[in-house]
Amino acid sequence: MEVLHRNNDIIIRNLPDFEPRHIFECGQCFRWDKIDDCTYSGTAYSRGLTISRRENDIILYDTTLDDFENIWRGYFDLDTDYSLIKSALSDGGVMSEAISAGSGIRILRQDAWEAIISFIISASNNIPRIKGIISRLCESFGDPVLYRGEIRYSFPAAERLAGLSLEDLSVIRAGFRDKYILAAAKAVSDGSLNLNVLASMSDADARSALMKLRGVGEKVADCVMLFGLHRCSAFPIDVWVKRITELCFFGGADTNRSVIADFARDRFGELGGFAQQYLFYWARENKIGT
DNA sequence: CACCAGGCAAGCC
DNA sequence: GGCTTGCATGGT
Repeated sequence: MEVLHRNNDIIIRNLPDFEPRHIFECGQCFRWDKIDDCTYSGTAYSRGLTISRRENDIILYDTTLDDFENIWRGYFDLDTDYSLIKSALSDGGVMSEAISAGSGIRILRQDAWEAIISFIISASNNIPRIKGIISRLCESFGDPVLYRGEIRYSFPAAERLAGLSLEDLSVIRAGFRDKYILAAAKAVSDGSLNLNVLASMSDADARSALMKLRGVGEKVADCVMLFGLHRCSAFPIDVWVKRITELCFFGGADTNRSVIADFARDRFGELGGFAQQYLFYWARENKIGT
C-alpha cells in the first residue's frame, strides 16, 4: 500500500479488497451517499469525505495527511489484510459465492456512541428511513462541519441529546424509538454506561452491558459490538441473515436464532462478523426471501 | 394500498 | 425459558 498526497487529495495505490459500493451498501453505516458507481460521500468523526475507486487506486478527496493517518486509515480498517480473511472463510460453496459478490467489503471502525444510537433506530425499520432519521438527528442537534464549501453536521454527542425532551426529539420522527434514544444518551452522559470502560471489557461483558440499555436486544447489541467496538466475532442475526443462513446451512428450514448463533460461532469463530457481512450483502443483492 | 422494515419490551404461559 | 403482541412511521 503506497500513500500519495497530491493537491488536497490522498491517493492509495494498489489497495486490494476495497470497493466503496460493497463497503457502504452492506448495511453497516447510514451516513454515506452514492455519488456514482465507484464514489461515495459522507460524514464520520466530525469530518466530511468523498472517496472513490479508480481501477486499483483509492482516492480520498479534499482531506489532509493528518486526517488520513488519524481518522480514515483506522476508519477504513486499512491495516487489516482482507485477502487472508476471505481465504480463511472460503469453502468452495456458498461462502465463496457470498465473498465473490461482496469482495470489497471492509468493516468500518465506527464511533461506538454513533453505532449505539444508529442501531437503536434500526429496529423494525428500513434502511432509507433509518438514514433519514439519523440525518435529521445530526442536522437538528449536531455541530456544523464544513466540507468542500458544503455544511454538514457531526453526530450529536450523548451530552447534547441527554438535555433534550421527547418533544424536542420529535422533529427527527424516530417513532417509538425516541424514548430509547434519550435513555441511552442519559446513561452515557451520566456515566452509568462508560464507553471507555466498555471498549476495554471482554466480549461477553461488553455485550451484556450494552443489553442493559432500553431498545438494545441481542441483534442491536451485536451490531454495536461489530460496527462500534470492532469485535469481529459478533454475528448479528437480522431477518436477512436469518433467511440466508437458513437457506444455505439449514436446508431452508425455519431455525431459532440461538441455533443460528451457535452454528455461526462453531463455523466462523473469530471471523463471524466478516462472514455475516458477506452473507448480508449477498442476501440483499439477490433479494433472498422477498 | 396493504404489508413490512437490519427488533424490542412487556405480558403471557 | 419460549411464544405473542403492540409499537410510530413511512418505503415499496
